Amino acid sequence: MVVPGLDVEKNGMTISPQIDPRIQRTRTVVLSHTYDLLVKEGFGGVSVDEVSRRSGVAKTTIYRHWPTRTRLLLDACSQLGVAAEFTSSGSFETDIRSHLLNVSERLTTSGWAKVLPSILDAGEREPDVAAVQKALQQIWAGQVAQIVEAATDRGEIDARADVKNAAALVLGPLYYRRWFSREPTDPAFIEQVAVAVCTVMVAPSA
Amino acid sequence: MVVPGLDVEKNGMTISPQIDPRIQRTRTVVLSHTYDLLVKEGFGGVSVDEVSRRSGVAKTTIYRHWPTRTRLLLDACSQLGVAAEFTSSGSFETDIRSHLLNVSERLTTSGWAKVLPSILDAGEREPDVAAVQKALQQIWAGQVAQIVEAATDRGEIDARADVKNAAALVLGPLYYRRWFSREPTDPAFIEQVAVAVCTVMVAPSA
DNA sequence: AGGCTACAGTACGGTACTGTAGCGTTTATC
DNA sequence: GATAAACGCTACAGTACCGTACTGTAGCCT
Repeated sequence: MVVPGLDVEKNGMTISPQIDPRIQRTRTVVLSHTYDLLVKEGFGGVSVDEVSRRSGVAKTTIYRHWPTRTRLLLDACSQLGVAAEFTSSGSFETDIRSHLLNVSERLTTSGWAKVLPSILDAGEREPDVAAVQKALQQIWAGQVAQIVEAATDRGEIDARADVKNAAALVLGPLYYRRWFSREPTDPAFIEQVAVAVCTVMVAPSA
Repeated sequence: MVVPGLDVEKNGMTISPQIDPRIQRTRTVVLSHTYDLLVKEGFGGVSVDEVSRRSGVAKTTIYRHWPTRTRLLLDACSQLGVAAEFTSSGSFETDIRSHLLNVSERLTTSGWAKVLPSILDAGEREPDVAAVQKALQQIWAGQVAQIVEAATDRGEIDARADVKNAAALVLGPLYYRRWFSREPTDPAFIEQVAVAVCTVMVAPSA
């Protein structure tokens, strides 16, 4: 978002003064309610009118901050990706297992799990949405990549294994369960996925 | 669909006379155009008005055949699942490989690949849609199950392997590539998925 | 031939949404 | 305290959609 009149030219250098608290408040309140509605109704179910009703912020004010409905939604979507800190346990297998559990739980609890199909859908037709989805996707795939990289540094990874496919092998089955077959993930399933991933990725040394 | 006045009570037994060709025509034409629009615009992008415009069938006529927009869409969705004939090659590994290739190609070419996210999205909120999605899902998972069953009969499958998870391991990575990471599937990727599935499922006999 | 049925066309009522215009009011900020 | 910016409110134009009522026409079936 570009807020005109915020950056001020002064003495030859642009300084950013304190943001007007009214602007600050409007932006956070509107984005927060947009996010809630997004989770509840999906990408196509969010209207500016409804956001205005729920947030108590006038529709005209919303349009003063975001030029169009889509831009507001994209802004709200950007807050979905939360990059978590990663520290390896020292074992690829352990890292994968814990990551599988981690993702599996977030798939059942977190809000974005409900929204994502609508984002995928919109991304099939609107390039802007596809771009945001791609950014989010890279965050999540990046977490898997971190695990693989750490293991590669330790020499755990099979040289023949294609690292770029790891994310698909790890996340694919989980996503499948959540959105396609709609079955809950039990520990036995997680275990089988972990075994499948490790047999493909880990070097057959010791 | 129930078409009132079609089944006739006669001599104590219900007979189904020839279907009025006008009805036949309307149903096929409307469903066909609904399907096209569905593929192009997604579940949420189909309006009865637009179907009427494209098909040349009056909107009132459409409402005579389908009581509501959703029912029309569900009817059109039901035509997505095409059960193919399956004959095993005699080897689990070969069957899996060819199925992976088969699905992978249909994911890039066929129409339903574009529609599915919108169906998933609608299914998150509307139970009717979720039911149709589940039916389609079971068809596709069933194809994997057939492969596993044939291999089980030949004693190829590891007794410890959980057969119910096979579909997730096979289809999950492919779906991930198509809808989440939007990367094309290359042969090397297919191969890696095949290896992962087989090492988990196949009995370590020979 | 005649009746019945499906159909086309038009016109609605009602709702919801996007985005804009104008005007008065509050509230930071200097 | 003054000024300018941000805000709320109402109203509006324009569009699109769902689902229905009504009138007249074309086509099927016996």
